[in-house]
Formats: sequence, C-alpha cells, structure tokens
Amino acid sequence: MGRTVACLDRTTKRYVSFDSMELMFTSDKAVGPRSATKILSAARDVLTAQGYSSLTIEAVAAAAGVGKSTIYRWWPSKEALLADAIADVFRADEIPDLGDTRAELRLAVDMTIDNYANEDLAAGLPALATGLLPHPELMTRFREAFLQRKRENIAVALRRGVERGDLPEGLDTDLVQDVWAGTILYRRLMMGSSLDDDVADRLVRLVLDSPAALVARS
Amino acid sequence: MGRTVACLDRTTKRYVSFDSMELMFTSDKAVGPRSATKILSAARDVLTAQGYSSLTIEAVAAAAGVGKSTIYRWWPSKEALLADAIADVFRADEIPDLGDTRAELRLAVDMTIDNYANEDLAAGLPALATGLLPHPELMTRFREAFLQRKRENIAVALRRGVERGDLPEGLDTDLVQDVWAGTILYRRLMMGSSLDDDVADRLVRLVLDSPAALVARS
Amino acid sequence: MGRTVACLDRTTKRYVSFDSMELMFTSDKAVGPRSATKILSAARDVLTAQGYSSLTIEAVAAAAGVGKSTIYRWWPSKEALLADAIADVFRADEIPDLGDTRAELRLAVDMTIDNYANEDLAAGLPALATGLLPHPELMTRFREAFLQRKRENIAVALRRGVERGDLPEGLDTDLVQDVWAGTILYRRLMMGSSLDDDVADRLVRLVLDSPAALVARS
Amino acid sequence: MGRTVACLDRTTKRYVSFDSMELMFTSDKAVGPRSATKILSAARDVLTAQGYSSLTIEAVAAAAGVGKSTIYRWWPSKEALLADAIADVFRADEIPDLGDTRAELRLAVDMTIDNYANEDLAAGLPALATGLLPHPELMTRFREAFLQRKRENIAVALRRGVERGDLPEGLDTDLVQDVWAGTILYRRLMMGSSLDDDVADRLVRLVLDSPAALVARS
DNA sequence: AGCTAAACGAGACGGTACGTCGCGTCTTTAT
DNA sequence: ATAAAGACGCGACGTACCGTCTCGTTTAGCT
Repeated sequence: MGRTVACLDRTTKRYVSFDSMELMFTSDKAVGPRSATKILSAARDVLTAQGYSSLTIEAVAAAAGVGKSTIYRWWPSKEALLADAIADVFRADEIPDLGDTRAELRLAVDMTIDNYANEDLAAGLPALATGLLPHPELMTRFREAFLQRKRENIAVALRRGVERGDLPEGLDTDLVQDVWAGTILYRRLMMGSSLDDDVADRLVRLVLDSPAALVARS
Repeated sequence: MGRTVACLDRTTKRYVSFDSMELMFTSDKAVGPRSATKILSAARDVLTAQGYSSLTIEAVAAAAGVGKSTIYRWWPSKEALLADAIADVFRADEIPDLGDTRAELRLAVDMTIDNYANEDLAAGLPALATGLLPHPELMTRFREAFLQRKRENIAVALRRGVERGDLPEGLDTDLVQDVWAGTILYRRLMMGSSLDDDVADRLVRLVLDSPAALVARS
Repeated sequence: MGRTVACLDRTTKRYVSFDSMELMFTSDKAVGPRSATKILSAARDVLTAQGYSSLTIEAVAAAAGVGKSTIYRWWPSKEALLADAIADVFRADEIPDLGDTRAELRLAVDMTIDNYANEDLAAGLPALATGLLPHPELMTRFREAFLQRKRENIAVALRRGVERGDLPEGLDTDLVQDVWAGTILYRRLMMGSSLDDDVADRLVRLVLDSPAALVARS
Repeated sequence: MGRTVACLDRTTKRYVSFDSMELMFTSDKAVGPRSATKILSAARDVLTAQGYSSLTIEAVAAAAGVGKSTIYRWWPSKEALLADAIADVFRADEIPDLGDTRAELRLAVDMTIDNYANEDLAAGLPALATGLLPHPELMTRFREAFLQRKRENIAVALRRGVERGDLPEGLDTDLVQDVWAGTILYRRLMMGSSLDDDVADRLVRLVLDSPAALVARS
C-alpha cells in the first residue's frame, strides 16, 4: 500500500495522482517528475520550518534545488503540491483484527489524531480547504486520492465491530468518521485544545455507547 | 448586545476589539473607523462574490469606496479584517428556555449549522484558521471575541439540561460543542456533505444518548 | 532646450514623452516618476557596463534602487525606457552661425559622430530599431521626440549655407542628413571602421562638392 | 557559387561557415545538418510572419519540425542562425560589364536596396548588429562570410569605372559602399522613408559627381 | 541484408527574466 | 484635519525560452 504522487498522464497531458506503489509496480524506471521526492519533501520542510505563509513555489523550488518550472510542469497549483506533500505522509494503515472492537476503534482514533494533530502538516489542512473550496471537482479528487483509503480501512474495522455485535446494524460509518475527524481537527485548529488519551478514549466510547444516533436514517 | 469590531488604540498603538454596541454608543465622538460598516460589509461582499483568493485589501477598499490606508489604520492585517467581517454576522443568540432539552439542543445545533454552513462566509473560516495558526495569541483573542459568546449561550442551555436531569452531572460542555462544531465544519469543508435535518437530529441525539462519553474526566 | 523624459498623462492614462524643459516650466514640482533621473541613468550604466543583452528591467531596477513596478508604471516597454535613456544624452545642439559653411557642416558632422559613435549608447540604437520596427507608430513618435530637434538644428545650418550661396537652392536637407547619419552608423555598427577626422572631412566635402545629386526632385 | 551555411567542426568543436556549394559537393560525406535548408527557411518564415521578437529557437524548431538540439548542434546561437538565414537569401551578384558606368552603378545600388529594403529580412539586420556588437570577432567573421562577396563584386564594377575614366584614381570603394548601404539602411530602418527610383538615382549621381570627397586620403 | 553509430524528435531539466498583482508604507491632493 | 487617491520598494506569481541533458527512434553507410 503506497502513497499518492503526482504525475502527468503522457497521453492526455493532464495531471493525475498515482499511487506510488502502482508507480513502482508499473515501471521499474521512474515515471513522472524525476525529483518528486525531493520536491514533496522540500515542501514539507518549508511548511514545517517557516509556516504556510512562507510556503511559496519559489521557496520550495529553492529548497529542493529545482527550477520553478519543474514544479509547475507537474503540479498545476500550490494546492495540488500541498495535497501531495501531505498525502505523502498521511497515515492510512489497515486496522488489524484484534478481536477487540474497543481496541480497534482506539487504533482508528489514534491514527486520525496522528494525522491531524501532526504539529506541522496540520497547518496545511485549512489552507488546503481554503484553496479547494471554490473548486468542488478538485475537492472531490482530493478526497478520493487522500482520505478514501484511510476511511475505508477504518470502515472495515467498524464493520467488524458490527459483525461482532458490538456496534449496531446500519451504523453510519461516514458519520462516525466525520465526528471523529471533525472533533479532532476542530480542537486542534480552532480551539488549540489537547488531544490526549482521555479525549481519544471518549471519542471511542462515544461510538460504542450511543449507536442509535449514529445509525443511518432507515 | 452588539458585535465585536476591531479598532486600533491610538494611545497604545495596539489593536483592540470593541463591542459594536460600545462603538455605536460612542460614535458621536467619532471613535473608531467612520466607515467600519461599509468596510466590513464590502469585505463580505467580495468574499461572497469572488471568493477568498480575491479578498484583497485593495479590492475591499475599492468596493467600500475607501482608501487602503483607512483600512490599514484600523485593522492590522487581512485576518483581523476577515475576523471582524465574519464575527459581524456570526450568530450567538441566547437559547431560550423552552422547557424541552431536546428542542433547545436542536436550536443550538441549528444555530451552529447556520454559522458554519453559511454558503459564503464558511469559506473564510479555514482561511482564518490558516492565518491565525502561527499566532496562538491572536488565535486566543479571536476565540474570545468570536466564539465565546456563542459557546456560553449554548453552555447555558446544556446546563439547563443537566438541571432538568436530561443530561448527566459533569457534562463536558466544551467537548459537546467541539463535537458539534467539528462535525458540522468537517462535513461542510472537507466532505461537502449535506447538513440536513437528519444530521442535526442525530447530533442532538448523540448528546442526549451517550452522556458517559461526554462527561469530563473525573 | 531640454531633454525628453517619460511621463504618464494623468488624464488619458497614456504614456507621453515630455520635453524636460516643458516639464520644468509647467510645474515647479516634479511631475512624472520621482526617480526618472535615477532610472534613466541606471539604464545607461547597465548598458555601458554589461551590454545590451544584460539590459533587463530587473537589472535597471536593481541598479536604480527602485522596484520593477515603478519602471513599468511609467515606461510601457524596455524600448521606451531605452529610447528615453538615449534621448537624455543625445546631442541636438544648435549650430552657431560661424559665417563659414564648411566649418558649420563640420560641426554638424561632428555632433552626429558624437551621438552615433558614442562607445556605449550606440549599442542601444540597433536594439531600439529592432524593437520599434514592428510598431511604425512608435517609430514615428520616437523619431519626433528623439531625432527631430537635431535634424532641425542641422537643417538651419544647411539653409544658412544655401543663403550664403555655398549650397544650392532646393538642397534636400533630409537626404543630406540620411547620408551623414547612415554612413556614420553603418561604419560604426556594421563595419567597425574608424570615424576619424578624415571621414568627417570627406562627409562634409561630399555635401559641399556634389550638390546636384542632393537636390530634391524638382 | 553557393551561399554560406553554418557548420560545427566535429574535430575542433568550433563553429565554421561552409559555402553551401562546398556543402552540396561534400554532402555525400554527410557533413552538415541534414535539415539545414528546412531550418533556415523556417527561421525566415518565423521572422517574416511573426517578427524578430518571436524568433525563438523553439519556434524555429517547431516550424521546421525539428528538435531543438538539432539546431543547437549546428548553430551556437540565435545570431549565428539568423546570420545564415539572411545570408542564404542575400544578393551578391556580379555586376556585368555593361560598358556604361552609370548603369552599372545603378545595378549595384539596386542590388543593395533589394537586400536592405527586403520587407522582412531587413528587420533581422539591426537585431544581428545588436547581437554581434559585443563580439568583434564574430562581427568580423560575419562581415567576411556575409558582406564580402557583395562588396567585392561591386568594387569590381567601381574599378571598371575608374579604368574607364568615369571615376577618379584612388576612389575609396569602401567609403562609397558605406555611403550607399548606410544611407539605404538608415532610411529603411530609422526614417521609414521610401527607397524609390529617385533615391537610387541620386545615390548613383552622388558617386559620379563628387569623386574628390570619395578619394582615399592620399 | 543486417549492424552500428550518428543524427535526430522529443521534451524534461535548472535557470533567468518577463510583466502582473498585491502587499504595507508613505506622500500628495482635495476637501 | 482627515481621508481619497495612488506612487513606491518589494516579493511572489505563473509563463516563456534559454541552453543542456537524457531518452528512445530513425537513418544511412559499412560490413
């Protein structure tokens, strides 16, 4: 299971996001920008070291030792670059079957916290939202490339809970994840609150205890 | 009860937030920007009509028929201006005592949805978060000026629910509001999902049904 | 008698070239770019020190300690700037009445050589020609602002020669000047030949000796 | 008798100009760019159709259906390419012995006008001058490859005039040609004046009538 | 006829300069 | 006296070409 990276489709001349594993498997030679790694990592470095307001294409190019045009050749905008830079380090692990629904849910919440509470990259998320909001089609592509895998992996764990009878039939796995991610992001970005053990535990219990509210409209 | 607006203290040269009522009451003394209303409303117009990326000081000045320096005299940054422009229309109503906890919670959720799902202004929120994130002290002041009143009014309603016995002693009102606001914002900004009646109802039931998870650590 | 400088007509919002004397006479305060002098002189410095291929707007701005936009605000193109920079030091003296036609013609030829053989600025002339050729209307304005005065002053001297009987009625003063300027420029730019005393003398004699060929078509 | 074309000496890695006849005669050895003709003609096409400012290597390569590297393989710079493109169509005919000096001189002047008044290519000449000025050695090589033959052919005709006694001993054939070419170019490029029959005739008479001024310093 | 080496097309790359836009400051003009 | 208008130094934008550099792919002369 790999990360997504940017690539220009040579046939359509349109930019597409490949899964890096696909990339590796489809070609033993590097396809796409030769310096994709260098560039994405430089973008993260700049974001971490200087903050979003200093995340300019020129700064990334300089940090990566690359010409601006190389970045523009492969990424159509700062948002696209930022999306890939974040996606590249976004956790989307499969939740192992532990035989213990509560433990699995806790793993899912922890992974979500890992992603959103990441000191540096989290700063990029609202910026990304700002940039993508006026372009719903980009937003959709971003969700698919970026959040899909993580949400699917977590949904698998939730469905295991349903099978075990720990969670009710018809659980709205999307809503559960919106509650988790939303609460975590909101506390992180707007409230600056802690995202400690206690909060994680309560988010788990919220799902274990109140399933009726989280069951999809019949 | 008025809205907060920004103002530069001429003595200390520091930026301060006035309650707009104060402003209105003292306006015969020509304190504060004469064109505050024009400017904030122009800012919202630009944001609505052209999106955040076109929300420049120059555009706001032009739309308000005002010189750039007039804006800079009173607001130290685009973020400050944006914050006031949003705060100016942010709903923070008191929740009336309906004698019915569920109905009151629903009012609270609806108000939150009103604020965050507002087609146009919501676009400004992640931008605001982006701008404020590197400045925790600004973020704090923003929270106080901006979210405080709304959260207090909702907390009053939640505590009424506790007194009525509909909600448990020790309910963590902050966490409740984080779950509500977070879920709503996340769906609005990241998922583009609907924020319909059903979701509102389930967010209410989530709080009514699973109080254990929402009680502060003992 | 002044030099031409660039100026934006505030009414028409179009760029115009003013005679600097006019400029001085029309306004005791500086009209036009506050740093016109700094900029034009920086342009000449760069041209002299590094050659035309290094004469970039960015280099001029840097050398003048000025923002690029200040240059673009007042000059619509590199050619316009170059034209003014050259015009600013282009000799267009009146030829004094010496009572000696040969001596006056020699003054005229020497002035022409001064202008075109100038080690550094001459390099700018073919560049200017290249830039203006596709825009006949610019070329016309350039001729008027730039060459007119010089040609008129020389024509005055030629007509004195006609009055004295040293040159024939109907002398084509334009053709004379085209022959002089053309020969000098061609030797300077294309042949790299010397432009010494001897050449100057022969260009004078060419006009004194062969008037028939230089009389306008009857 | 052919035209000169550019070629990179594979041994010395220096650029040399071949006479195109040499090229044709040696072409069985595959010397020189296979697509020299295509490229030079594409260069002229671009210059004619879009002007000098659009004469980029990339545009020429595209117009010629050729890779950029093929051009760079054979021409070290845009100026070299332009020089060859112009030289390729530059007239340098021998002036036939008509037994009539005036008629022969007129042929020479007409040929010069043909070359310099060519609507499209003339635009390339000042550009060429601009590019070559900072490199005197290139300028010299250009003169030799480009102007030499034409000037020699005209000089032959002038010397026939001397032998016939129509022109004086010691006539400075270089100065004559500088006057002709200079006047024509200057009127064409700087003045935009006509280059009609009348001008041609007067340039001829200028040389026939005023030989003293055109005799080399004794 | 098949092989080999060159020349070739295509175009990615690190760069430089372009001309534009908006920033936040400062100056001028006109109430 | 205050504010509009807007010039200014600055820095990033996204674009166009530069000249260099791999890449396969012709293509032509030589076994």
